[in-house]
Amino acid sequence: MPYRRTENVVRRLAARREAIMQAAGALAAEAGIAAVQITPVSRRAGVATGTVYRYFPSKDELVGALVHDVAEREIGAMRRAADAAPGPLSALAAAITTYAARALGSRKLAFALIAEPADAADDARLAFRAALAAELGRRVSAAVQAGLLPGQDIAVAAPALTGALIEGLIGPLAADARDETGTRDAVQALTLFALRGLGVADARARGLVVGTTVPGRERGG
Amino acid sequence: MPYRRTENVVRRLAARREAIMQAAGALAAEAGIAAVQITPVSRRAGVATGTVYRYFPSKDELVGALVHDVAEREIGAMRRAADAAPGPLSALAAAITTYAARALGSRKLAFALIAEPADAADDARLAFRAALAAELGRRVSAAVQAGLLPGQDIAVAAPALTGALIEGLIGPLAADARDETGTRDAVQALTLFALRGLGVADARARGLVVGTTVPGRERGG
DNA sequence: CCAAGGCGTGAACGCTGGCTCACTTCTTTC
DNA sequence: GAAAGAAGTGAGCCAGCGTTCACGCCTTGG
Repeated sequence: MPYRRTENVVRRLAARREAIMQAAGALAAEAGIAAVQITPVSRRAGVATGTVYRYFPSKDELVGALVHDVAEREIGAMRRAADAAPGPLSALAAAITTYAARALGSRKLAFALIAEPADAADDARLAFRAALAAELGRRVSAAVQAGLLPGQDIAVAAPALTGALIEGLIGPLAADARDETGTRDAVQALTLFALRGLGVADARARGLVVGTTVPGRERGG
Repeated sequence: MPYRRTENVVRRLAARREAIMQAAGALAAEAGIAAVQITPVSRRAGVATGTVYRYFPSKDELVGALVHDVAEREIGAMRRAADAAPGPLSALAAAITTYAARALGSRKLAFALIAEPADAADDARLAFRAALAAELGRRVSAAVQAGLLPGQDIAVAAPALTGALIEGLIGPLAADARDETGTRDAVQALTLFALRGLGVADARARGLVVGTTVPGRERGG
């Protein structure tokens, strides 16, 4: 029975697989997920396009493996930092700062995968988000200047607020299919989160967070 | 000089343009931006594909116009609600609740445009986000159960927190190219925002928010 | 050194989807 | 009703990109 993979070959195969994933990661870091295309990846990894398919059954699986790796590494770092903290609250703080520090430090490496790519195609969506952030930022600024909120970096607060609103209610993570009261509760919870984040200590007591009625659509569809 | 557009024709043209944009919006609402393709849009609008190009020079412009419309409408609603409020803080609260209520009420209509589509292709990214949210949610739960945070709906808080972290630092809205101290400040500001949002009244006093050193990369690229 | 068979290759295939254009149809003006 | 030209049409073109496959090379076991 001729040919059985020797230890050396196994290593070489693993190295190639690794090279392919590295190439994919580099491309993602430089130009977003959309830039992870088989031909560029293979060229960058120094192999032929067909070779990629010896290691990954499809492009989706390649990307999946890449994201999985990165996620494991990043979340692992958060977890380690949190577990080393003395209590639940500082664990939370440690997780957050770890995330934040790593996001900024290796932004292009790891986090291109969760952030929107700078794709020309969806400039439009970014414009919407930006407009939202701008509007909210103006309001926050006004409240700060009126002395109703603590001073803060609007360039951080406005996007963070926008992100919380998007992800908290309409993003893919948000649980949908809530009933009527569930909806009201969610809106309240999110509003509370947002206002507290901005520095309102007692939004409820001040009557800022109240029940909301979901308005009907203004335009058909 | 034969043929000059009569008033009636102008109206018909405007109506067609509107029909095309409505069709595009409906498709976006039902299946995400990726589903806004010329052929389906034209079919839905009851015109030929070529006709679409009589009204919009390219698909990107069509999508752009659509998003612009929606953004104007939604942000307009926020602004009106805010302007009707008695003070800056309740203006802010009004803007947020208006956003939230509309997002939930007409989610499929308007906000499919800023949320990620349920595209099968980028399942991977969602997985990352979901893992992040799960990890953070666990930590928040632990802190709540330890009595260190006020009770809250984790299903809202975790995604909101995740969104704030993503958009606040690595999203396309976040100002990049910060210097070293700017980075530290941003991390601090975001951590403060996040912890306050979760209900920590005095994160700074408790020593939870401290200076951070951005760690080096753990893996090349 | 030979047989066996995995591994590497890259040109080519096929599908998808944006866009065009030669042609028809409709509208206005005279 | 005829000329002029705008508006509508949709089959087809073209580019990008994921995927395949027939072939040659290399490694292994005998």
